[in-house]
Order: sequence, then C-alpha cells, then structure tokens
Amino acid sequence: MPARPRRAPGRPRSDLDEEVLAATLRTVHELGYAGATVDKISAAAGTAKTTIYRRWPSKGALVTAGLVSAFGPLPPVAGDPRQNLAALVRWGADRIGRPGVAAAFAGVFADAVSDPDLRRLLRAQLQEPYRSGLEQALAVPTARALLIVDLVVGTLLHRRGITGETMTEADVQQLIAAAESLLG
Amino acid sequence: MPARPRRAPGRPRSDLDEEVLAATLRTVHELGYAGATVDKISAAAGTAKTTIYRRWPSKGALVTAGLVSAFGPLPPVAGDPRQNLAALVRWGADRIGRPGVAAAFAGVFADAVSDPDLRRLLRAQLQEPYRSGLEQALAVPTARALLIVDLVVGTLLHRRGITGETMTEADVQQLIAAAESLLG
DNA sequence: ACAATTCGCTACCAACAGTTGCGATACTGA
DNA sequence: TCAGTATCGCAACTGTTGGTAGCGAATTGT
Repeated sequence: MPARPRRAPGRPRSDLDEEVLAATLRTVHELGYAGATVDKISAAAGTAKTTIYRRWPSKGALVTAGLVSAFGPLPPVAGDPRQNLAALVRWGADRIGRPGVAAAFAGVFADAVSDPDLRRLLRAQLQEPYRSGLEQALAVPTARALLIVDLVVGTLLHRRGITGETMTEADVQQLIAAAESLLG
Repeated sequence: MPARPRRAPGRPRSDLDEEVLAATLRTVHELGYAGATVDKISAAAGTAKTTIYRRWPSKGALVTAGLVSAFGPLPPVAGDPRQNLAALVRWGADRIGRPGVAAAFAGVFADAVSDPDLRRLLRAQLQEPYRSGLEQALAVPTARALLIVDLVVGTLLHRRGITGETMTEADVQQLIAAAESLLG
C-alpha cells in the first residue's frame, strides 16, 4: 500500500527557497562567484547561513539550484525543427543574458572540476532535463542534441565570460544559422 | 640615444617561468582550479610561494599565463579561408583538450567577473593577440572573427566543462561545418 | 502537554590567497 | 676585493571563507 502523503511532524520549512535562489543570483551578479560569499547571500535573502546549509549541501549546489530556477522549464514549441531551434536559441540567449547567470555558470563549472558530487548534480539538474525535450523539438538523436547544446550555450557563455557583454541581435541570428547547419 | 641593453644590477631571475607555468596547469588538471592552491603549485614546481608572487600578481594572473604558454602563437596558415578555418579549429581543439586547460579557463572566467585587473589581462593576453591573426587568416571583419572565436572556443570549453570529456572526431567535423557557415 | 522539526544566532575550525621580514646567494661595477 | 642591488627559499603571519556545532525560541501534529 502506498505511504499516505501525510505531513511529517515538526515545524514545517518556511517558504523561502525562491527568495534565497533569487538573492543568490543577485549577489553573484554584483560580486562574482568568488565574491558572493554564503554569508552575503544569506544576508541578502534575509535569512541565516545555517538555514541555507540546511537546504543545500554546498555553495556549488546552491548556485546550481539558482541556475535551474532562473532557467525554468523548456518553453513549449510546436513547429518544424528549424522554427523550434530558432525559438530555443532565443530562449537560451535571454536566460543566459539575465544578471548573474553567466557568472554563476563559470563558477560552478570551475568548482565541478574538483567536486564529483557537484558534477553529478550539474548533469542531473541542468543537462539531462533539457536534453530529452530538445531531442523531440529538434528531431535529432542524442549525440546531436548534446552538440547543439554545447554550441549554443557555449557560445553565449564565452561571449559573456570574455567580453562581459550580451550578444547583438545580428550575432544571435548568425548563431542560429550556425546551429541550423547541425540539424542534418 | 638608446639605452644600452645592459643587464640590470642584482641577482638575475632564475630561469623557471616555464617550469612554474607547466606545474600550474599540471596541478589545475589534477585538483581543479580551486584545489590547485598556490602552495601546491609552488611545491610541484620545486620553488617557493613567494617566488611565484614576485612574478605574477595573483593566482588568476598565474593561471592566465599558464594558458598563454599552453596555447603558444597562432599556427601559420596559408590557404583559403575555409582551409585555414578547419586547421585553426583543429588547433584549438587540440589545445583545449590538453590537461588542465579547460579547468583553468573556467577558473579564470569565474574569477574575472569580480576582478577587473584579471579581466583586462584576459583580453590583452588571450583575446587580442589571436584576434588580429584570425581576421587575416579568415578574411573576415573584427566582429565576425570575435563571434567565430566565441563559437569555437565556447563549444569546446562547454563540452569539457559539462561532460569532462573531449570531443569525438565526428563532433569536431560538425563544429567545423557550423563555423564555416559564419565565413560569409 | 509532548515530541519533532525548523529557525536565527553565535562561535568555532581548517584551509587558502596574499604579505612581511630575513638570511643567503648571485650578479655588476669600481 | 668590496660595496650595492636584486633575487632566492623559508617561516611566520593576517584576513577571509566554506562549512559545522550547539543553543534557545518558534511552529507544527498528536
């Protein structure tokens, strides 16, 4: 018999996950990944550092959760693969252009190199959930979907990482054209 | 009258720049950017931490110098732009696939967000020197050359950052095809 | 009332980037 | 040979950070 979804005893968690994640990206935006200390993030969220560590096991996991929250679910698409690709690239460009997102990516990537737990978290929460939706929207096999993600996300992140600026509309159009050449 | 290139007085610097930079990438490869402490790097290079800080102003600058040393000068190319592009993509894929390079990139990108000095160094030592050579080899204007760099380098780095693996030959060929669509 | 759990707070630890000071060393120039 | 200068390796230090431990108070179900 299935366990009834009865509420566990004890004081329930306050509803502040979203506020903490928003404060995380805000602080990373202002101070960079290294400058955004967990003390400062908790102060910006109006809570305590210990509360944050009760919910996320490390700073990298916290920032990863902030990224997941900033991206949200893949937008629904219903066209042919070419149309879908253009819409998805614009969606990604918008999200990566939001304050703090690129800096957060750089930080978790750097941390993940020496942190296997964080690496697993990245793949499970950021790569895997989007991969399957992309395969369907673009009608491509897995390996091709992953390459397209590398191309689009990598290009957008590198631009922000090196120049600190977002892409011009003309560059986004070129990026769409380059990605289209991978649709097969 | 020109100042004679007379050697400055005092004990000359030991010839250990290259050994330190190699030890830097080696250590970043093994332990990640955060795990590669300057203490460990200096130990791996067989020198003292203070000697490193006498030559490079920060850990970020040290790792950036390691990257510059790992890439070396742009290889000479002498074909039409299409041939040159393919050769340059393969050159970049080889360099970014070398141990420690991708992890070093992620680390300096993350640090650069909150360190204007490091941001300037990145552009002056890693972006600017290659941009002009690329414009000539590919016969494209500046903005297009920068976009191609974002596309190629960004894609290669994102693949290593997320999966930790290098690209298959088939993927490199697809990347070349995608970049070619930007040649105009 | 009682058990269970979270909250905010203070205090703490180990590790790291970067600095300072020192004696020893290697070179130049007179 | 002797001063002057700059480097070297070493040890000790500072300030900060990620993360932990322990507490009394608050909030729920039974």
